[in-house]
Amino acid sequence: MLSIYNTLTGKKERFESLAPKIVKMYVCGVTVYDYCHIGHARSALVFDVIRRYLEFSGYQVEFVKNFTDVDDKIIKRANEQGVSCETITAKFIDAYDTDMGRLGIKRATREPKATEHMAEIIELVDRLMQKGLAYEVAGDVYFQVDKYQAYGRLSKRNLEDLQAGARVEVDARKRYPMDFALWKSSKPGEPSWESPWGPGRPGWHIECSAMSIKHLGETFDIHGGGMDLIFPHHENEIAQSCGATGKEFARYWIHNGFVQINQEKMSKSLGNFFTIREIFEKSQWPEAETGEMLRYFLLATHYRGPVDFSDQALRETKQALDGFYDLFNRLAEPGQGSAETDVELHYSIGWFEERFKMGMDDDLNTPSALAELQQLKNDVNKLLGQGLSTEARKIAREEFRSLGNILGLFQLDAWRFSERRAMVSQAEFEVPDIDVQLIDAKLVERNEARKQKDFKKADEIRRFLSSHGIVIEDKPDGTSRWKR
RNA sequence: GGCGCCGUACCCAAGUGGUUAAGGGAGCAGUCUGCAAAACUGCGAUGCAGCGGUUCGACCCCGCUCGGCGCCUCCA
Repeated sequence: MLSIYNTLTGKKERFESLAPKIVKMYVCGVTVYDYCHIGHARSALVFDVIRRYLEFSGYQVEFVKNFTDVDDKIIKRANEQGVSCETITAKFIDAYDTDMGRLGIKRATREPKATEHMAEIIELVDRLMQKGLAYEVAGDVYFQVDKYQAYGRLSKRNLEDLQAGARVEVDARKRYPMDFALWKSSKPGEPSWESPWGPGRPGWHIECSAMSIKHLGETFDIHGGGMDLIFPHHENEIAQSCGATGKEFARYWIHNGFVQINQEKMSKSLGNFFTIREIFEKSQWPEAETGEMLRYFLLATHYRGPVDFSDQALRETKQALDGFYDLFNRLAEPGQGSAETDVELHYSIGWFEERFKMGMDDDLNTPSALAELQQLKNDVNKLLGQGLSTEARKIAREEFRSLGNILGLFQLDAWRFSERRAMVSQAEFEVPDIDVQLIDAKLVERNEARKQKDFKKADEIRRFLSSHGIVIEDKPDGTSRWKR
């Protein structure tokens, strides 16, 4: 039974879906005017894991993640580059799909775009006008916050506090300083749509209300995004949505913490952010391995806390993952077992699953779940030392694959290992392209030499393979396995 | 000014009002090995920023102090 921290109530709550066995969740995607950074990756990943875990727990998940493709920043970017907004948005939606795909983020069941929901947006604004919660000034429409009683409920602030801390000049046309735009009249050259208030475009928050209501209904289960969206974005969404429908909007509000660099939030002004593609490009590891490293790294910290990104952290993550794939390699080899080890394996797996779920159920404690995975790895390693049958090995590997899948880990059949204590100097190291047949032939040759006690030759061969990035591990039976 | 977060071993990071404070990385010692690698075993916080308080008992609750950070403007 999943418990999850609800920003709305400030407490961990037992999760209960509105409809049995169906979860409807909406997550704020991105405004598509630039490449995504690791912060976006974390957010996408957290909700990807929530979705996977809910599915694992037997729910059908209707998962909507939007693209905001009409916005000031997009217009600005388009003008800077002298291209249309569509050029910009198409480019970065495509980039989003590529980047998130490399991280193994599953596609949402629906990925709506704001520009494709103008009718719904206008209708929603109109409803707010008719209810007297919004007003028009020269083609702009504002939501009047003091007409909505519960304003500030999500972010735990009141209008007075907000006003006192306002750092921005108040638009004189607003009736109340905190009023926010639902509809903006368009200036020449800007994208615009016909509306009862003249040609214009939607304000920032209204598109999420319109799209979530359209695709999930007026009341749904989960709404999520980064912590920075709590105010004003989600606060405003609640005001608009509840104001228009008179019903409860989302029931559980989930927010992930930031990715930081040296204890500070990543931001463009500090210039301390990393884009996802930058990390993949700079990585010395293949794409699949890099993606899994990033996932593991991000999931090794609880989703609500801050996580500090660094090269060192990523290196440590690689070492941790190597341990799993090392085990998987050995599990892929045939072996002899006993009734006792088979039984112990089942016992260990059973215990593990319980602990794993316990962690995940406790507000998605992925660090704890990973620790349990590590524990299982240790158990299986010990059993392997005692002897495990081929069948038992398959079962063990499958366990890692199936539960790992909830975190999007351990799905790979091949894995590039870190270089261990190098047998050769950097200068001797050659491009690690050597074909498998040659490796196997060299291993046979080497083991023949070992049998003859010609260790000089054996070491030469190892040295040769090592220079091609191949690491040899000798098995007790006189044969060897290798890995890159 | 308002709201809020963080401070656990060399590094990362869970966790609990009371048995041995998870796990990973690094390190050291050992087993195994021709040598390695991998794996396994052992070592490693007498303490959970500091000081008070509540309590039979606190790292975990409360208060204060110190240090770091976030939001209140666009932001995952």
